[in-house]
Amino acid sequence: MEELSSRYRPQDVEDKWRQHWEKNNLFHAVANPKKKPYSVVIPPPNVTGILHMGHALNNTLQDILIRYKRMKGFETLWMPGTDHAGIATQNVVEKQLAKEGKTRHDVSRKNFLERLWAWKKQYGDTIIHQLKKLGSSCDWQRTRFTMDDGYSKAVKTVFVKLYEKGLIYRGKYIINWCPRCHTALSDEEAEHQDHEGALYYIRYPLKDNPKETIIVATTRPETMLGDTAVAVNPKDKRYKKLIGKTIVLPLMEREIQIISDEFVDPAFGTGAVKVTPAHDPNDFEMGKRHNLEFINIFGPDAVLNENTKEFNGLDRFKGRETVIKKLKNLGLLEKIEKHSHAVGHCYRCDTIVEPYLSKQWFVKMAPLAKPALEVVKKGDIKFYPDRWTKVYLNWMENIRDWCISRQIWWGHRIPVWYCKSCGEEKFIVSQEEPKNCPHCNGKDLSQDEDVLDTWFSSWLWPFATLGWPDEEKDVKYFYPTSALFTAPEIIFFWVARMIMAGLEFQKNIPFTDVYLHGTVRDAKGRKMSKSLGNAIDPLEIIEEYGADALRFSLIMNSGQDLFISKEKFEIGRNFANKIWNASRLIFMNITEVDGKTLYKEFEQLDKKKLSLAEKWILSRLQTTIKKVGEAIEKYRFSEAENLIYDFIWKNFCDWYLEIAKNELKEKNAQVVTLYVLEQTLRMIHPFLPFLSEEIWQKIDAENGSIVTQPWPQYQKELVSQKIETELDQIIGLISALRNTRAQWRIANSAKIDCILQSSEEGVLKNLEKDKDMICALARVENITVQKKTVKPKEMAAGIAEKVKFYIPLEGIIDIAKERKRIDEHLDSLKASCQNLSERLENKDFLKKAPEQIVSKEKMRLKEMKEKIQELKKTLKDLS
RNA sequence: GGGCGAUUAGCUCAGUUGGUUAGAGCAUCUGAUUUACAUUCAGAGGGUCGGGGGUUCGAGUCCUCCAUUGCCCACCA
Repeated sequence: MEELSSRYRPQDVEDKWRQHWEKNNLFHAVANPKKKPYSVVIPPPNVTGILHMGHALNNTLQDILIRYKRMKGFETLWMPGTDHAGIATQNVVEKQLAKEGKTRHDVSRKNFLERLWAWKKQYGDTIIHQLKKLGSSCDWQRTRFTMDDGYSKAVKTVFVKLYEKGLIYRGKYIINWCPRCHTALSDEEAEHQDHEGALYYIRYPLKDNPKETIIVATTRPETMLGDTAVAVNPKDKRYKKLIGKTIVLPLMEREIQIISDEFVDPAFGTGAVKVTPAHDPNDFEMGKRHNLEFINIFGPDAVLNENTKEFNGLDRFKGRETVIKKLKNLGLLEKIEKHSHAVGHCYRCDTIVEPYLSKQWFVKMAPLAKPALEVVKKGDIKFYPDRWTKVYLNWMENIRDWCISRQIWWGHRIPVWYCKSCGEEKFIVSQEEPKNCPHCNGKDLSQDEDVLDTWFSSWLWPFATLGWPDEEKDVKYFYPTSALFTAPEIIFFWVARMIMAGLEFQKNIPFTDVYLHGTVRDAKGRKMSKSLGNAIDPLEIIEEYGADALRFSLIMNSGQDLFISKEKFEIGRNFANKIWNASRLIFMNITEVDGKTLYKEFEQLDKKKLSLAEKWILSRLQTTIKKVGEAIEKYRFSEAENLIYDFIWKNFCDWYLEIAKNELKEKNAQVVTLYVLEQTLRMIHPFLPFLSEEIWQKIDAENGSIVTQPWPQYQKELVSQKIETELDQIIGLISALRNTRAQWRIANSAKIDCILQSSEEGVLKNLEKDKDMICALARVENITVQKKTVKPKEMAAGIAEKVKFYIPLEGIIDIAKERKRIDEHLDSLKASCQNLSERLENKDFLKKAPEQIVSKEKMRLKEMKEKIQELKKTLKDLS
């Protein structure tokens, strides 16, 4: 076989295999009734996105399962695509415009959208290319975008259907308004952050007697300009007399009433609340209950408007300052207290959102939530880890209506038209643009200016990407999908809504499993972000260490949240190199067998005649295959990697290959070794796709790709606990010998001999058989195996499982030191022996513990006592 | 304010129905190279499992209180 470089160089191979896979269409899935489907939809990254560690983790997890299931024989579909990400993308292009000194209003809507599409065309595929570099085995020819023509049709269909069902309505309500993005946001899009703010206490004078005042407390004093009442609790004795009285609102000189409302908490602030129905959701409700006036004091950019007299034109924060200053001058500012409270921020630009009264479109959620609650309660959909179930249920049980209209241009235009002569109230909801008004037959129609929330398209992802509503074939076959992989932050935005949409429009759940992975953080625990400058670029890691190293390292030894520093990726790089070099060693020695004949040769081997090490590695391999498969199925990725790592590095390289090295001239050894390597490559392919393909191709270049090979089948008949124990005992002995050498500082080159003594015939027989192996691995020249006890003279001595060993060290050994060394070993043995015998003397233990445990412990005690006796004897003999 | 999680070696984490002397990787220390791999090998040190109390023959694992910490949700102005 060909010679390989002494280091694995991912840069040389990854592009090659990526192209090979794509060219041969290996990731393409088609509805195939003869096979079982396994499908996953990618959480569509934003078109603005570039690959970050969160994506790398998310897609690595998906790819592991996808590749595994594909090898397991499922018709496996991983549906890729991108999200138009309304506000986020619009912001990017607006920034570009800003550089030219323009706003979107300076160019027309049409021109602005053209720019956006151009931008999408130029940059929108960046993340797709980056996902490919990671090794993601998506069905790329199916790649979808949430603003594809077909996808638009799905969105319109859903809007119309929900409207016709009475689940979409339009109305004037308080919504979260981002004054920078100039749009409404849903409740989920307003992120609450704690703010160290202030509570301002303001005096409102009564009309009858201006010297008498009622004090209200507020965190947003500027909103007083829009106050249309003051409310107190009807039970509050302090204020009972004042209910119904009139106040002259300072600065505005507006007369407003003191009203009573149960909502008011007498214990908070002063127990009197200023009521601003147009700028606070509670006040809005109160306003409706008491028929108050709704005065809007802000324009769309949160600048005070003409309703605020002299304050007109001031920004909200400047307005706050000015209002406070003026109130202070009037002697109406009672006090300012520090007050920390949560303030909503726009999830796209982090601007503080303003509760804002405006006409928007909403989805009535309760009827959709009900079945979505049921399917999770019944267990039709499972969350991993399970604790997220509660989070989901809790949100669903308290669900609020969803504001879906956005005052931006990039997105799905709301499929609603207004007739100029009939007015806004008689709107037309339709998938197609209506030619004339159904009410008056008029032709002067205009479409609603707003677009839909991005998530109003994403929530259809699991079936809209499969061709719904036009094509049923793939929906029938691949829907419901199997698993969804995403971050917990997205449960409400996306996961919950997909479940609702799936149940509503497909009458079926969109997926059965939801796997929620953690957040990628830096070593200090901070979220990785560009602005913090602590982000590690996955592409840089791919460049330097390889995609496999990136993938493997991300998962290895990671908990729910991942703490990443650059060094972390060395583990994957080193591991890949280890596998590479093990393969090199094997290839350098293989002469009698090749990929074409391997399986046949292995079949024909007389397994009983194999060496201990060969039987051992075959048994270990099977155990590992079984456990890795189980771990993947249970989404225990880190565990699966640990199993793989231990098997390859410790079992296969450190022990098996070290033992087999000298015997690789024999055909049987070659067959076994190559077989284990080949099976191992298949086993690790989902985790290390490029490396496994590169090496596998060198074994079997004529058989296509490892991508479509079956994942190893667990073969129980190759497992033997007896064999595993036997070699494990030898390993124990060799380790003890090495340890002794190290303690006596005997150079590897120094020749030593060794006497192994045991009273058991079986053990002696095995030792005799495995003598050469022990010699080689413990670097011992000659081994004498004997039943007769030894009187050590100038010897180091010790005890391993059922075997005593002696190493003559004439002239080297210091008897006093050696006694001390053995003494220490003895002490630790005695300690655990003590512990054990106490337990076995406990009557309750003997009575209540299961028989199995008791007899096991008795065995152990017996063995330990024997060991102690032997060591004591050695110590006595030592002179 | 409510809910959820975490706390095990210097660091990152395993430890799945309670049952050997609590494991791994990294880091540290000691030593090794006529070659599969220094991205390596051998060996060593390092933990009263956050604290108190409890249940049990037996607790890292179950219960309870406390501490520290993280996350999510929430219309107390």
